[in-house]
Amino acid sequence: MPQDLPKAYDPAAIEDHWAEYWVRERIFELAPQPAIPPESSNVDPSPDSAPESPGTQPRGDGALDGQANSPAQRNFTMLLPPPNVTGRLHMGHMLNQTEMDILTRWHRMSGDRALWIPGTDHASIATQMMVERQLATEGLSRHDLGREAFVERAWKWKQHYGGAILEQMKRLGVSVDWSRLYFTMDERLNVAVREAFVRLYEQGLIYRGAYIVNWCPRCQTAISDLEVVHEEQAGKLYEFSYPVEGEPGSFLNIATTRPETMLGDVAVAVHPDDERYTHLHGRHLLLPLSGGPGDHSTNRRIPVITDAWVSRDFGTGAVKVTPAHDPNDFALGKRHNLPSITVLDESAHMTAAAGAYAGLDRYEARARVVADLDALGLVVSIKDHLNSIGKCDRCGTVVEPLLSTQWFLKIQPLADKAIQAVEEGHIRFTPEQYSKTYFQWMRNIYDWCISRQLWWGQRIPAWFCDSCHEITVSRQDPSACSHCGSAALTQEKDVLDTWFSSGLLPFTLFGWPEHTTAMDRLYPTQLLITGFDILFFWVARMIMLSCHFMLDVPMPDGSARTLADAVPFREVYIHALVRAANREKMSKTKGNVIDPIGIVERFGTDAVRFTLASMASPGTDIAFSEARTEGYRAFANKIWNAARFIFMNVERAKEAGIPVDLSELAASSELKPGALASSAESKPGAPSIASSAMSGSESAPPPRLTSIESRWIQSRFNQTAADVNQALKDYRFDEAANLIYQFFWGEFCDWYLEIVKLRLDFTDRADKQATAAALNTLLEVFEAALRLLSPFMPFLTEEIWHAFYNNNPPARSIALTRYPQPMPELICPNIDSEMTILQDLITAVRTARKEAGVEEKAVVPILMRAAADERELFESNHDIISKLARVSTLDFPNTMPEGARSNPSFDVAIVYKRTVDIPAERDRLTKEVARYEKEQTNAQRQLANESFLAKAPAPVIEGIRRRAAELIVLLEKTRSALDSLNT
RNA sequence: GGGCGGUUAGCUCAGUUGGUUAGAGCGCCUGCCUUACAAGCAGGAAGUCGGGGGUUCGAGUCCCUCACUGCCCACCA
Repeated sequence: MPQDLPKAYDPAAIEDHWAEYWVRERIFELAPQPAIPPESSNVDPSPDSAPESPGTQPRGDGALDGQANSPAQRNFTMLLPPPNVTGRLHMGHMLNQTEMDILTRWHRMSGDRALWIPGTDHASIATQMMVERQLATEGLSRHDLGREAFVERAWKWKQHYGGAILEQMKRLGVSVDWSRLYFTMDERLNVAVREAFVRLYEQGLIYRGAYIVNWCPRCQTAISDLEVVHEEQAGKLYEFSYPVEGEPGSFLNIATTRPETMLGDVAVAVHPDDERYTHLHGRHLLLPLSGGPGDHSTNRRIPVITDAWVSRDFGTGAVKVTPAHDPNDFALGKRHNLPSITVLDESAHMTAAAGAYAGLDRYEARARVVADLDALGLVVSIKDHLNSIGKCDRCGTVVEPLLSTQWFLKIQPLADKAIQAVEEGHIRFTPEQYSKTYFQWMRNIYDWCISRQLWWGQRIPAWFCDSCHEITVSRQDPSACSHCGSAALTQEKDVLDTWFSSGLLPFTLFGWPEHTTAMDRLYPTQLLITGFDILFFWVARMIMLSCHFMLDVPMPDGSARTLADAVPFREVYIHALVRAANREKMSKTKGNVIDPIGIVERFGTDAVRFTLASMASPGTDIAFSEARTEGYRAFANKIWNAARFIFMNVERAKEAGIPVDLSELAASSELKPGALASSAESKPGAPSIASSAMSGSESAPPPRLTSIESRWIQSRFNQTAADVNQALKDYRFDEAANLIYQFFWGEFCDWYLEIVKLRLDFTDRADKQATAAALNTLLEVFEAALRLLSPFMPFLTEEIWHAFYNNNPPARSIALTRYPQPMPELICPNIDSEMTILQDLITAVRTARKEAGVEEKAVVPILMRAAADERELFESNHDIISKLARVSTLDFPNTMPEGARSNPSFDVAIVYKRTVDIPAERDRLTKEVARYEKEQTNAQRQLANESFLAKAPAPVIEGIRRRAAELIVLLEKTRSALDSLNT
């Protein structure tokens, strides 16, 4: 082991190397393998029980590394939510990827066939924007290039910039299988997308029609409901008078927030029971300005209609009807067979139908309309009004509801299955509350507008016939109209919504529409981890589309697939939002975006990963804190230095002729897929490593694990391993991280290492076997702890682990070793509580020393009183007490001196000329008495309560009884200590 | 307008099915450069668990209510 590690951990010095190594050595690639026997029938729907897999299938080739394939192995397959090619890594990605990476590494190390598939999304609208922006710098628009050249340009853009985020991911050390990298516009995926479209069309689930859609005047395309972001905005509510036909001087007042659309009015609606307007039923109004501002005689006649949808309380109770520019009005128009007049065009300028206003921008037109109506005396009022305004998710332009012919996916049949899949528990959400959000959305779903008027994307495979005007939808480009046979065909110009293709990924990635062995092996995936922001965009759509299509794909054994196996994944874990330190949402406009790579460069990837993991408690947003990250960088440094300490002692051992053989230890960490429980790790009392390598003592019994600290650290390690495994099963990244942190720092370093220094005696007069035994346990626990930590801090642990094995490790990566599995027989509560008593004593002495003003380095005698068992414990561990509390002698006199500190297990006093601060000490004791008294009162009240005694469980009562007894003693001792101060 | 969260130490957050004395990190105070680590070690102070009511032998935890706060969904012109 190298001794020349730098004193302080420098992540920058090692991370690039390992990041590059993992990719170059293809550490995380899942080997392709032949078809395996059907395993779906016994697949556990949750990955929970995976690490307990009792499989016994040994590997045939004897090699340690590389991911083996064994029928006994469980799958752990996960898709990376494909980032947009336009994307740059942000903290949300990093959280998402950290969580996925921890779980993937954990599953891989637990013997599962772990596969995490990376890819990028073509992001049609976002990418097109980027390319258009680039063109703009050259003074060009996409129309200057034409469609074909533009698409070519977009591909070039993608080649050049689209990989940026992948490089950033590599820097983070994510353990994806890079050999399976995909792009959502890969040819094989394009084929699948087209197949899916055609099938849906043939099934009557895709239709084309003229409806009100959300139109972005800047992007010049329709967008789906989800792509519209609503914002509260201060606006105006205008009230105008429309003259009643044939009744000069008679008006009907209407209210609107969008005056410019009045030019497209085709009716005014009132509630049928609204008595204010009964006299106008069946009458007509003359739409002002419709004949031009100066010519009232040609104003359009529009009817007054009645409809129960109209709210009597809002505005005037009369609503103008503009079917071409409002979804409600559109519905109203349909019900009443009204025409629609489009007065706004695709760039939000007034059309010729707007007469004198043609060509004006929508807001100019609004101002003009209001002014002109005012001039006519038809403006009744203009009031402030808060209204919700829809903006384009991509570019922020105010969306225009526009009547437009688009392609839609009839969603209800798909939603029904998607609801059923979750209701029946085939898919489980964590945190559970998200299933409610999911249901609410699914149950109120609208048809999905899937066409986009863009050039970059998957073009809709539909052709219009110039002769018969019918539509031909086809898997292959048709040469003739399927209705009339004409060859005069024009392909639909629109492309598909990006989410259409990504919604198909869970099965298209495995080769659909072919029925492949990959599909048999890997579908469905086990888990999806994502933020709630794409719950509807992506998660819901994957569920709908996968259930729809996969139901038709037979199971590997040829039987029919049920919904339970048609789902795209079995579990969904929704993670939190990473916010800025002040809890604000990170946004470019606020300028508070934290660049993960910048933070990573400052603190190291591992520290940032650990920060995110430790703060990732389900359902709570993360306020990213640099202070926390600093703390975890310190943690990394702590481990680094623990390694230095250990390596140093291994060197000493060698010099002292105590050879260290790591081969057995290496064997115990071997990853045997599917054979986790059959452990080669050391048994109690028989450390597994180096025992056969004791110098010249081949017949000697192996050194035994008798020291309290060895047994304790083994106990604590195994308890920690058990808890960490459980926490990861529950997606409690925070708990898992905190458990490891507490173990490594609070127990292994703070206590165990300090104690073990006593045992690492390499002098000539030392008991070499004892030293070797201590060293063995030290190495064993440390090596196992590295593996435990490895999914959280892959870089640091990889570096130390290789150094541990002198760069000749038993596997190519620590990620290919076995995750520590708890050995219950090593968890020993008795040792734990003995150690706790020792720790309490040491702390009590330290505190007493501090209060008495004992110099840091001084060694003092202590006097104690304790029951026989404890006395034995203290005496037999005198060396530990001496070292850690700087104690010389330990005596048990008949009477204890004043100023002793009391504990249920012992009284202890230091022998030292007190320079104690009497008032402070009095203060402390007074508080202590008060605390004990309060506790005693509570305990006595409970013990006097018959109802409590009757109903509370026995252990609780017993605990309180015991405590009450302790309190009596403690109170007496503390009071007398206080008295002695007062005299 | 519906729906879902949050409120615990100065700050950021844990606290599992109600159960004995509510925890951690950072910050703060005190003392230490103790040969792995000053990115460290040791000791310490600090919380009426948002307010009120209820259920219970027992409530940070369950119920009701109020206050503040965040988010999602929604076609009220």
